[in-house]
Amino acid sequence: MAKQDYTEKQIRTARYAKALSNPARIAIMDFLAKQETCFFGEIHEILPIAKATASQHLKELKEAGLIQGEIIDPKVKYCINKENWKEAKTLFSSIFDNCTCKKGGCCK
Amino acid sequence: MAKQDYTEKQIRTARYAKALSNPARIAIMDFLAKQETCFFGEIHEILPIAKATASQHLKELKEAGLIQGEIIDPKVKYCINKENWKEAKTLFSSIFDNCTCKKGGCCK
DNA sequence: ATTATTGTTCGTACATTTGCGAACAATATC
DNA sequence: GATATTGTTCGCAAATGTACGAACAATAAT
Repeated sequence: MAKQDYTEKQIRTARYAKALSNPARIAIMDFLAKQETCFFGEIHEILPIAKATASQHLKELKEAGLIQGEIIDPKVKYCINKENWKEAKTLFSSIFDNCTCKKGGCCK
Repeated sequence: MAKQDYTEKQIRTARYAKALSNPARIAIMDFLAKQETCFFGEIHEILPIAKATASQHLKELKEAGLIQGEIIDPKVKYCINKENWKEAKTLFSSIFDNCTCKKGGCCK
């Protein structure tokens, strides 16, 4: 069998996984998912890192499409990008549910 | 509010996400989840990378606890670590389901 | 014993990630 | 205009990640 390229789905799944591959970013998504206030200041407050670093993590989540930012007053409000969040959920579900692990193949 | 440390749950979720943050590793899990043959050779065959690299990715998945290896003949058989795979699934479900996105908070 | 098969490990090279403080920009307030 | 508040961006350092070929180990077959 010839070497195959990765599918779009695999690439997108890996991309979302990468966005979530850091405790700070998981904490941010946790926080946003709970719908508490979501200004940068509040997010920064719950993270044990400098604001420069927090801003960087938010930027990565934004670039991955998981969140979006909006300027209000002098503050910045972040929120989950529902559409992509849903896609990520679906992609992960899909990979997890693929595991049949029954017919005595590889899995015991 | 004082800076809080990450929770164990957040750290474990990020750890699993990290293990899945590469297309090659997603492709491997996809392959294993489908219960096809799972000897190193077959896995390597579907990946567009050198065997040294494939071996490395398998090592990372193993260290993350998502798969386990077993030597058979001169071959090596890999399979999903069902217990941890399930934990990963639960952790991801948990973070995704946390999103209420309803009460007109951050999310629109 | 030599040879082939199957994977792992080693050494190397390069790119990316993570984190910080400091500097900066933009708006609001005095 | 000066000052404060809120975040972002810059520049740097250290650590990780990704990929490869070559060398290696272990077993099987000749």
